[in-house]
Amino acid sequence: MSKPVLIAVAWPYASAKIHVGNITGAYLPADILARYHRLRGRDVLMVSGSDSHGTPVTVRADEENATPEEIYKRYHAEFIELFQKLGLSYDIFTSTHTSNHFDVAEKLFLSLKENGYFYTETSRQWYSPQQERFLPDRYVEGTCYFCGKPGARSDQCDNCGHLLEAEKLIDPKSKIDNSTPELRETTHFYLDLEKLQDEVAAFLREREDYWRPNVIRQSLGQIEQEGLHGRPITRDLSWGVPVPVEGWEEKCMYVWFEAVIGYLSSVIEWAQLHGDADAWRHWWTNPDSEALYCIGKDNIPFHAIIWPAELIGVGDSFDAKMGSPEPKPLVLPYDVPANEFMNLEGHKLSGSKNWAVWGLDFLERYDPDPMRYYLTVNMPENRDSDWDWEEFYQRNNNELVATWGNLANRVLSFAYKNWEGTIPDPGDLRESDKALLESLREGFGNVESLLEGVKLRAAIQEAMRLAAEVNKYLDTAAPWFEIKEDKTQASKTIYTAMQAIDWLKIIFSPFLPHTSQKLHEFLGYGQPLFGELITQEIEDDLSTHTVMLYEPKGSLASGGVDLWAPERLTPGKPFNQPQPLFTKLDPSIVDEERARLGS
RNA sequence: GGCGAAGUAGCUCAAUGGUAGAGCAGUGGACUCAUAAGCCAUUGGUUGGCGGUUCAAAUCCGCCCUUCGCCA
Repeated sequence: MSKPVLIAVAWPYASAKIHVGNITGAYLPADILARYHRLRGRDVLMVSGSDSHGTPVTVRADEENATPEEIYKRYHAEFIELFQKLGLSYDIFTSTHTSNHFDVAEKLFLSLKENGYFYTETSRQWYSPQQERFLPDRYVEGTCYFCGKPGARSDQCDNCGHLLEAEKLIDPKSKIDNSTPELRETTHFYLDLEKLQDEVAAFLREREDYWRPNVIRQSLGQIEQEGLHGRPITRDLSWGVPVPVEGWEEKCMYVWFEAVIGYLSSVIEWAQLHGDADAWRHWWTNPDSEALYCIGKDNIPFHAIIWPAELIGVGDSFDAKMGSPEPKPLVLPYDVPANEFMNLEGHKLSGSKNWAVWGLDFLERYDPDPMRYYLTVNMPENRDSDWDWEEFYQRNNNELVATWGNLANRVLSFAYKNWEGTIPDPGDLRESDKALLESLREGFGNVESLLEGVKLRAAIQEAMRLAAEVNKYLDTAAPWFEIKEDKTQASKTIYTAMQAIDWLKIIFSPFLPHTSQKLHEFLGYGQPLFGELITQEIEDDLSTHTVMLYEPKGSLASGGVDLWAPERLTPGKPFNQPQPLFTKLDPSIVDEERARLGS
């Protein structure tokens, strides 16, 4: 077995559409890393799913007079459609609303409880006597006790920005039926983070030298400055995972506690679906396993502090509950390469103001790889970045089409025309040919170390630089002159250039899988580079749900072989008539797209 | 208010004590295999501001300004 790599991806809330900010923040970097590690022959598992529970889903359900389950399923289906079209190769994309997840969440909850990391506390919260239920903060509105404005939510006033203590709100009303709620006492479980603080701090310090500064400084800074405090992990809600304690059946686990458990439950579900129920341990209890968590910066505290704290607190108890005779602790995150946010045309993204580029809407008009390219070169790795339609248009035409697409097309067209569709036999290569191939060999190493360091922007720029180098080589060698005087010289040049684009195809493939596959086929290869994404309906005790699965069978990147290497192109082999890899965009799209915003 | 991240060429970003660089845009040129793409050359910077440490500062220190996030 090869090195296990777990790519754990943020779970989208099943109550909102996915936009480019979500994609570039977490889902796309995860896919690039997953595909890269697959090419290296590693045992990659990229997992995520819909975060199906929680208040945002119930709020939307109430607004639309639907059940939470209907809401979650609608968004879940849209997520899967988008991910398939964009080529986000989740080994499993499932949901938190499955009996497997309920079971895993219960075991994890009970492990922490038995290990003594919970305590209970009683507080007063708004209760609706009419509806006979407690109301989440965002269901209660009233007058702000700071600025006197009505319409403030009970947890925060949008007018003056103050965070509010719910029970001080003046003249509170339920948003559902405008009735007056009353304060009632309620008891909840709390995760005792103070008890886990020293171990979490030690966990962070071990990773201090290679984590991104924004992630490590913020997390360690919080512990060193303020310390950790207990947080409630249950709520008075009916839509979620019920608390597995006698007398607590009416309450659910708080989503921030429960959703992250999906990283574990999804691997267990994957293992069951692949007929080897114990296989989850390869990623979760194996000390060699490397777990990367791809998330946006809004999620940093949950993944750098709280989830590690849950895992530390669980220890080997979870594995024991799963029936292991020699229980082992769960693997802690190796890295949490959180991205910052992406803005749009200089302003913050906003779903309600339609200030967003929606994933599925974009793919109605454009191909997936141009989006992947622009989102990678512009990924908010170190600071917030900006989606600008003018820049998207420029980069598509000047970089993707002009540098890389045109290179592939000019080489293959010339070769196809002059060598009747077979790869020319170069005989002995000249020094200049060897020099080009040597610098591409170095390129594999350069892109490799950038990808291993999760520097995706720099990695794709290096790939582009290599493409430009091949363009330079072609202009210097000028095969269109050579062929008029001595075709054997031209065959050396064209063979070398074809060899170069065959390698660039591999280097670009984690970033631009669709067009790399196209080029792969033009070059006459039969076996595809990567596997495909399929869906399956699963029925369990709780409900039915759709899972999206990555099926690697039959693809090159599935045999445990390291493909990240310069393989020799076979002279004399037939190849196919090429077509342009990318489409040049008309400048009018800039104004058209800008006109769609904010309406 | 506390903490964190960021401020470098028109734009996007490199460069963590040793002559400030790249890509795009701009300008000039030779070529034509290619989606008029590609190639060569070239213009462009008081590194947000002020002060300090140092033989030497974009880089280290202090204060201030601006943007973003987390927490209170």
